[in-house]
Amino acid sequence: MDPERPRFGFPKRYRLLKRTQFLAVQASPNRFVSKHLVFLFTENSLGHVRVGFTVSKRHGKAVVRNGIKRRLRSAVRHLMPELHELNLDVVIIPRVGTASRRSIELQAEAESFLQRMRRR
RNA sequence: GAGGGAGGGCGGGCAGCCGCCCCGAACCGGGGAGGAAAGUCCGGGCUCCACAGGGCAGGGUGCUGGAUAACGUCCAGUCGGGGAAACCCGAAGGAAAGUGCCACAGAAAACAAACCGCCGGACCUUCGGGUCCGGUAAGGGUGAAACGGUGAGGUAAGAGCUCACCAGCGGCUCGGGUGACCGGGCCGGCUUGGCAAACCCCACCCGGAGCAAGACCAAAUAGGGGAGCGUGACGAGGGCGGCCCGCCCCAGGCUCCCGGGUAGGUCGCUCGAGGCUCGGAGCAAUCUGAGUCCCAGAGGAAUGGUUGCCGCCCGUUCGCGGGCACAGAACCCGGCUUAUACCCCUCCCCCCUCC
RNA sequence: GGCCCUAUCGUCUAGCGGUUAGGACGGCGGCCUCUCACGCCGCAAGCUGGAGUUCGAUUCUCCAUAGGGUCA
Repeated sequence: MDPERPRFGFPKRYRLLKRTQFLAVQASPNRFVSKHLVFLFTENSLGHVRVGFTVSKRHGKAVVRNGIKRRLRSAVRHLMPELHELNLDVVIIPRVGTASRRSIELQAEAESFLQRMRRR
């Protein structure tokens, strides 16, 4: 494992970076749905978690979609100390209405996903 | 003080905590969204493809001069239109090269012609007028638009038929201007509709595609070419031969090499028609000299999340609550167009009041 | 990110600068039938928005908006 454990950081090695990686996660049947977010996930063998976001054009124009991604990223990185040792690839897809939600609300939903995964 | 016109600036500020992307000998330092980054409507650089030259087709532009790498952009002017003015708007060449169109109405929509009329003559007449022939285009009415306008002469009635002035056209000419054009003089025939963002003519410009361009490295799998080794044992195919034997070719196997090329990776990728300061030329657009600075380069895509204070705006039960535009780089530049809260600055016009 | 295309009743579509903007399906009303369907007759409803050219624009030009296609 990494000698320096991440605290609240969210560097590239904890992210999904390729279209094929996203497609692999989306092909799996595992999902968890909260009020504003959909979590798709599949197991990996890396010893840590990887997270990616998919924000479709349905949410609005570029400035709105960027805002959603930034708040999602902030929500996830604040959970990284607990989240990072899950052996999962996760794709988080916002549902309609996410644009008006604050970062702290999205973080709470991600936390409920985290609790669910820990019980598995 | 009220209203209006032209142009420009800004695009909330400071601090704490936690983060992200890129660069650099790297737990530290440096940099990190816009005036529109947007729409993709034009133009250029760059890259690949095509190409002797010229023409045709197709597309674009369209007053003049200038600026520029280039433009459909910009600047300065000309003319036309709007406005009381400041000022604004204009795809603004050619309609006496040709073709076409001009609905409805109207007699007639561009060749000239004549419905109601007006006038003269002949004939008829129930004395109201009618028919025919000829002259005419002043008046009526239609239309978006009707073949110059006003006045006088002239006439049977009229008419550029004649004359004066005006408008317009053509030619010659003088002055000013680089030019578009402007101002003036003389002469002529007397008068010519609109539409070219209809076809078209004329002048000028344009090869095509686009960084998902393109260049390099290069798995796995399939297939191509070549070399070597080996098999050809039953049997099949081809060649030598009429047939057999025999020999050769071919086929399957293994090893190696070569080339194309997919996934993937690297480059292209940011120093540039660059920014800032001070000068110089020019009315200006812009050009130019010196000094100085390095200022995003990702690739499921960073430039943020959160808290506090202050500043505006709205609401307020005076505790506070809510809001702060339009909008997010993707090869790079020059323009155009569109979106944009609050606030600030400069100049100009007109009106009112006061000095 | 680049390059293209389209826009006409609720839907699918015609439309030579002057049209009452035409048709089909659907809708509504009526006739027919014991009733429904079929059939017949009738009605309502439309040019994406803004400028410009023209006497006149759904049509021509420009700008915008909204959809859609295509290239890894």
